[in-house]
Amino acid sequence: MPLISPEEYENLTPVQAIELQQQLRKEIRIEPLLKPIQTIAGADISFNKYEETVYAGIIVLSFPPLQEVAKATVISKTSFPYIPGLLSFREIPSLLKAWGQLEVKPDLMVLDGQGIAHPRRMGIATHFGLVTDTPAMGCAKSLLTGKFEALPETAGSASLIYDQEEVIGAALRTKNKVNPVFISPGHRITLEQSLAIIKQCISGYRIPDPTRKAHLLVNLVRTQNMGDKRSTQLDLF
DNA sequence: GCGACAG
DNA sequence: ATCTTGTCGC
Repeated sequence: MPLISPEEYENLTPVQAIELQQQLRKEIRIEPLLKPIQTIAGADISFNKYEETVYAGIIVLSFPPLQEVAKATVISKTSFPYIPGLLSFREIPSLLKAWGQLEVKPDLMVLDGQGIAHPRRMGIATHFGLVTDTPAMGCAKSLLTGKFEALPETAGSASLIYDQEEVIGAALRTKNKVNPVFISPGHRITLEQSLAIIKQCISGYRIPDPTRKAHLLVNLVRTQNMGDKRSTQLDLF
């Protein structure tokens, strides 16, 4: 609904960003997926510390096979700093550019961060799902807000994340004796469906395939780009 | 006032 | 998030 151009996100102040989150919050729809998904995508950002250049990427996989079917990467700039609770304002602009270049739009997006497991229920997955009107869920490596009961050490076990009395997500052990990942629905999907689907995306690593492949993709683009710059600079001498 | 705090 | 080598454990 909020048709804001990628550039406009950059100029928001933290206070304005929070106001936008409170406005967007009214549009969140945590409801069942309408149909079984055939494709699932991972999205991530990579960057060098202290630099404004960000490398964003989205990779679409077939589901359940998890074979790559499409991908898009973009190199852009960000001036919005990382502020806990406002991550989406830093990462969404570049992700939207990659989204626009995607030849195949996925049935479900998996973002590296929270969905509704957020102080204002507006994690990056929820925000992205809303602005693209696409089912989206969050898969984070650490918790932003909420509490959960300790869960068994065995892979597959999960424990609900609560904010007071409200269930906002689940901690999921994807591998034996390894820290859990934090799953939460973002938009147009339920927590139960998010969990069921992400469990089918685990292939031996802590991080589920969509997010893991997206992370590898953007890191590759970043390091390759670093190598290019270095060689062109050296060529000047 | 103090602690917590996605990437 | 990124910078980094080896190292402890399944």
